[in-house]
Amino acid sequence: MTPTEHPYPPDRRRLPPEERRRQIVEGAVTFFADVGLDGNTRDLAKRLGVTQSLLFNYFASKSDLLEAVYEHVYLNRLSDDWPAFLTDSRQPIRDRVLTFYESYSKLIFQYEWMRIFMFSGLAGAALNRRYLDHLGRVILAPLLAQMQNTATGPDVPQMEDLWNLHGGIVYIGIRQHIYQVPCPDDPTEAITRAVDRFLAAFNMG
Amino acid sequence: MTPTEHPYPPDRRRLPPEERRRQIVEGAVTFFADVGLDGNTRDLAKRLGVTQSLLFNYFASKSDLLEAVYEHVYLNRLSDDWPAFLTDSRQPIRDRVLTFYESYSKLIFQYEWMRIFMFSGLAGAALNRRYLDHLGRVILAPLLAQMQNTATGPDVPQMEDLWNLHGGIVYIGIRQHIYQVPCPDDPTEAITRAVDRFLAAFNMG
DNA sequence: CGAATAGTTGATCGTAAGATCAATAAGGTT
DNA sequence: AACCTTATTGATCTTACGATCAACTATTCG
Repeated sequence: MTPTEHPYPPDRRRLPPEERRRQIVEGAVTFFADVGLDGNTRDLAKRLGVTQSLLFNYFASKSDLLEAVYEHVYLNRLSDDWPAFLTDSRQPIRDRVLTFYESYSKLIFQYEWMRIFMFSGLAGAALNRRYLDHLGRVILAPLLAQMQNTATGPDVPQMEDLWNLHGGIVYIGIRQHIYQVPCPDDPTEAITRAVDRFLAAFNMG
Repeated sequence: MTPTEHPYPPDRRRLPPEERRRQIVEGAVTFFADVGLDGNTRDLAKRLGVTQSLLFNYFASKSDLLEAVYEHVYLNRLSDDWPAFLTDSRQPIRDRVLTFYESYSKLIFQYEWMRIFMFSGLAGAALNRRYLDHLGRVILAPLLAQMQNTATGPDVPQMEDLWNLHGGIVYIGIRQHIYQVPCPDDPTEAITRAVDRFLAAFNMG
């Protein structure tokens, strides 16, 4: 082999800007999820295999880069048709809730999502408040209305009860990715049991 | 008044070491809970109204100071007689669980406790894993054994169910102190309802 | 009151981190 | 193969931060 053709290209330099930018953002997501939002740009550059100064060719400042990281992580955000699905009375409410949390847990029980959400929450970012507000209005509130129609027991669910259901489920992801303690590989069973307990309590089984 | 006697002492300097140390640690607890574990010592000193160099007279390094912060926050740790209380069959299990979570939520639903626990969890501190392991062994496992004896329904609680109950409750504190979104001033009712749902699901009501 | 003790300060050192910019060289074009 | 464009680099500036230490002064004791 000639010295100019590398079978394992040691470092493909000079990428098209779009691609390089994507590579930086994706690397930054994992990096900041690992070390926190004040990880330094030199370590990030080292991990990416580029120079630190290159980062500032694609982002005017570190906080610009962090903006791109947020955007990238929360782009796969809640689909807009969950409200319609959750209030579709043709399906049993149990199926609707289980389908939602099965999908939702797949979405957020990820190292990057969980940790960056927690880091930015602690940093006081408005993002988190907006997100939770949105979740409450778009998911939990419609679900609550449905449940209050469905409930046949003496008691009827309150909004705070739904936050409790939600929190109990999300806590699985917190144990897994924040505290990194042993927890089920697949959260499906735990989620199913939690939902079933909840529905049973209000005679919605 | 003479210039030497200040009616509002502008800055009481030269405290006895013990007292100064306590003052520093207490200030550091709030400070690091606010800004995170890599808040800088100059800002901390400013908040305390002392010089930055003074901090290093009481702690050899910043991480030494953080050790003292951890210790101070987690000193009011779980009492050792919860296991005995939780397994005392003379009281209804509902009362035992409610009493525990009433007390426990008072203990941990505090700005400093919640945030420093989350910060150190994200930093990968062994402290959190040890704490959760301890909680599981000393509180949840005995409780689980009790419940498995008490349950009369077709289904019997699993360890993961207890983590779900626990997580749903802890999530109230997370909403309050990490994300800082609206949530009940007094968590008692939400906790009571969550516990009652849980017990009802296993016919332990 | 004066001296001794020691809590506290201000100046400073070394390094780490964000940011800048002229110089370099990779990849396409002719 | 020579040339041009521009992605990438290496050196560097400035500021911020942890840590050190001699000097200062509040307080105590004789």
